[in-house]
Parts: sequence; structure tokens; C-alpha cells
Amino acid sequence: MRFSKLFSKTTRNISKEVESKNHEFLVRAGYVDQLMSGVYTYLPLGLKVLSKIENIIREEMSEIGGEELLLPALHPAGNWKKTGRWETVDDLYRFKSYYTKTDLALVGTHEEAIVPVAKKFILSYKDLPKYVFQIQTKFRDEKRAKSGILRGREFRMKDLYSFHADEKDLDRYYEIAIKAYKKVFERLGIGDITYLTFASGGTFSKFSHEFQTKSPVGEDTIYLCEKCKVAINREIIEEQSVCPECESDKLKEMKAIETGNIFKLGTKFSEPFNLKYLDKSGKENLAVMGCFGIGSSRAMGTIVEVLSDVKGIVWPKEVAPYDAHLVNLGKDKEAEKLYNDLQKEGIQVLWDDREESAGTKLAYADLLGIPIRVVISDKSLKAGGYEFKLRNQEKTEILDENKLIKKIKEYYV
RNA sequence: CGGGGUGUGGCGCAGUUGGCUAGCGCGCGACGUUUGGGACGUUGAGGCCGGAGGUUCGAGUCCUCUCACCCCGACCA
Repeated sequence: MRFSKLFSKTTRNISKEVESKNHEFLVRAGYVDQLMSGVYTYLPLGLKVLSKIENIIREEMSEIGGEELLLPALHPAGNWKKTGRWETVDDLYRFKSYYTKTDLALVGTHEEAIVPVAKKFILSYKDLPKYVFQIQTKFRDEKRAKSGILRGREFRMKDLYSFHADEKDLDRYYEIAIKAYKKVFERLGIGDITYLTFASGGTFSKFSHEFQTKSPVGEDTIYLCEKCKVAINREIIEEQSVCPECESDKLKEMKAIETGNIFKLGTKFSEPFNLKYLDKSGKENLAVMGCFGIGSSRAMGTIVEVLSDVKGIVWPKEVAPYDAHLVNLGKDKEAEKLYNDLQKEGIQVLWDDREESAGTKLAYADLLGIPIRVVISDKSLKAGGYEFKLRNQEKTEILDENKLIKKIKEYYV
């Protein structure tokens, strides 16, 4: 991709009012644009990152048996009245159809849609367990949207729903899901600072679990056992004041962003919809459910918050919008050849072909945060080739074209 | 929902006790000179000052209402 052809543009000017780092960097670099408070456009560059994040999640959910589907975001009020949540969920967008005057909701969670459809296909113990997930735009009527894309009124989230014959089977799958989540966060580049966290809210079990990523801008306070790498959310510290794994009381307090949340729902939703199956003895039983969420757009914001430096974003290799950021200082002809050659090798290149000063181009390469920067200039050509630099390292080296291609490919293996 | 702030060319901002033709930086167009850390010269285009109503000879500036956005708090992935 040629920089000059991108739909978006970079900017130096951003309102003083914007305080959150992810908001500032993502807007200045042209990844996202704000339409209103808590509602963002994912521009072509930003959508590439978001899609990569979602594909990682998609792969790992498929790996643990999840089948992808797509549920509606627009729901009839009736389903929510059935579960009682029409009255209790404050952040549900409720409205009336202009024409028919029926009550509708634009939703941020999907039990009211998945259970009625699951009921049509789950009839016997032979139909269990089942795991389905979707990645979709959610709506929540936040009292106050904040922190860029970390807390939006419209945001992207993966939610997986599991259906089991009994609690024991749910427990089994729950552990499998925890492992899959760990793998997702590792691939997102934040695995080392994302902790399984015990939290309140189990309607069925004593605790639910969250995945909390350490960050000063996080809204949650957690207590981490550094030995077990397991944490406790402050909301339950009264009832659980020692490490749930090793019972140590040496816990480190820190701020964290909730990047994932998993629940044992039990029969909370199968009951109102009467989701029952026949067991081997021909007796009816309620299906037992689990619910597993990861906010993909929030994950994107989190990555920016925790991995950036003063110059800009530092994308982990698996989520970067392009493999390499090519900067030419003069030398347009040579740059164009290299750009074409790299692309022929299957390398996704963003070439900053704009007529900008050296300083500007280099500064924006840092802001954009693509893992590999390649500079072509008089200086590099005299030294025998092209300058290769990783975004998160200061070291540079001059490589000829073959070595450069090899080096880039090796990096992404 | 409570508290604090901000709305002025595409973006970021200034605009004095109401007074002449509303400025500046960035960006954008043209021409030229530049290229290893946010270059420069010449020149040009681009504004019902968020919206509505009012006060006044005169409103970006004062008053009322309203809409939007940002920050803090409570609530939430």
C-alpha cells in the first residue's frame, strides 16, 4: 500500500481535550476516527488491526470446538422481558419502532438471542455439548464513554456460549477455555501482563473470572500473586483475601484493564426459555451454560496503551496492519522497485511515498508502529543496501535485498 | 446522573471592558529549493464564529434556551 493512496491521513494536531494515549495515537496515525462519544469509525488501517485481532480470537475459539455464527444485535423486547432483564439491565438501548410502536433493544449481550435458537437444535443429551461464538458489534448505553476505544457505547466483542448436560461438563470446558484465552492474549502480545483474575458475579459458581491486563489507565484494581500469576479483583477482596492457588497473602495491588470475562451461567437462561434436553433415561433436564467474552476493540486499545512508547504505537507482530513500513528519503525509483520486490515475496508493505521531509516520515513510522522499518536513502545505498530496524529496538543494520527479504520473513515465522 | 470545562476555515488554537475588513499555527493548491528525526521561500484557496431566540446604533464577545464533545465521580466488557 502506498501511503499517499490511504483513505486516512496522519495529523499532528489533536485536541488538548484528548487525554487517553490510545485515543491520541490511534487518531493521529489514522487508525480510527471518532463520530461521537464512545463511537468510533475503524479506518482502513485500524480495521486491518482489528481484523487481525479478531482472527486470532476466531482461530483459538475454533481450536476449542467453537462454531462461529452471527446473532442479531436488534432484539424484540419480549425475549428480554422473559429473562427479566428488560427491567434490570441499565445499559440496554431500548426504543420503540417508529411505525409499529413495538419495543425493541439494541443489545450488548446475547443470551436472549442464542438460547431461543439453541432450543431448536438441542433436544437430546446426544446434542450436547455445543459451543458457538460470534464476533460482533455490541451496544451499551454507557453513562460515560471514556478512554478512547477502551470504553465505547458501540464496540466489538467476541462472545462464546457453551451448552452442557451438567455442571461437571461445564467445569471441564471452562478450564479448556481458560487455556485458550491465555493463548489469545499471548498472541496479542500482552500475555505476560494479563492475569486470570477471580471476580464476583457467578450466578452459579462462587466466582466468575476475568482476564485483567496490567495498566495504569485500567479501571479495575486487582491484587496479583506474583508467584502464581493469578489475581483477585478488589470487588471480592473481602471474601477472598489470599491467593486462590497458593493461599499466599503477599499480593501486589495494581490497576488493570478487563480484557476478558468468563462466566458459569448455569441454568439462569435455559430456565426462562425452557431449554431442556432428554437424558439417557428419557428424563428432561435443563441445559447448563457458560459464557465467554473478549472485547476485541478494547484489546486493540489495550495493546496501544501498554506497548506504546513516547513516539507512538508498537504493534505486536501478529496484529500489525502491515509487515513492513518502507520509508524512502529521496530515491523514489529505487524505493518503487524495492516496494514491488517485497510485495512479490508476499510481504505486506506500507510505503510512505509522500513528499515529506525525512524527519516527518521517520516520526510517522514510529507513530504508526509497524514492527519493521526499512529505510532507503543515499546513505543506505552507499553502505550497500537498505536499513532494517525493529520498532521496539534502537539497533539498525544495512542489508542487501535478499538478506532483507529473508530477515523480514524470518521475523514473521 | 452529579461536578468541571470546551464549541471560531479540514485540524489545533487566539480573539482585551461589545466597535472598523475575524487572526495565528498545521494541513490543503501552484511554482521553486530541500531530504537521516516533525525543512524553507513565493503565492493562493478556504469562515453565517455549534444552533435558536433576545438586548443593542452595532454581538465571536452580553442574556436565555438548546445541541454536541472532553475531563473527574458514581455505574459497567
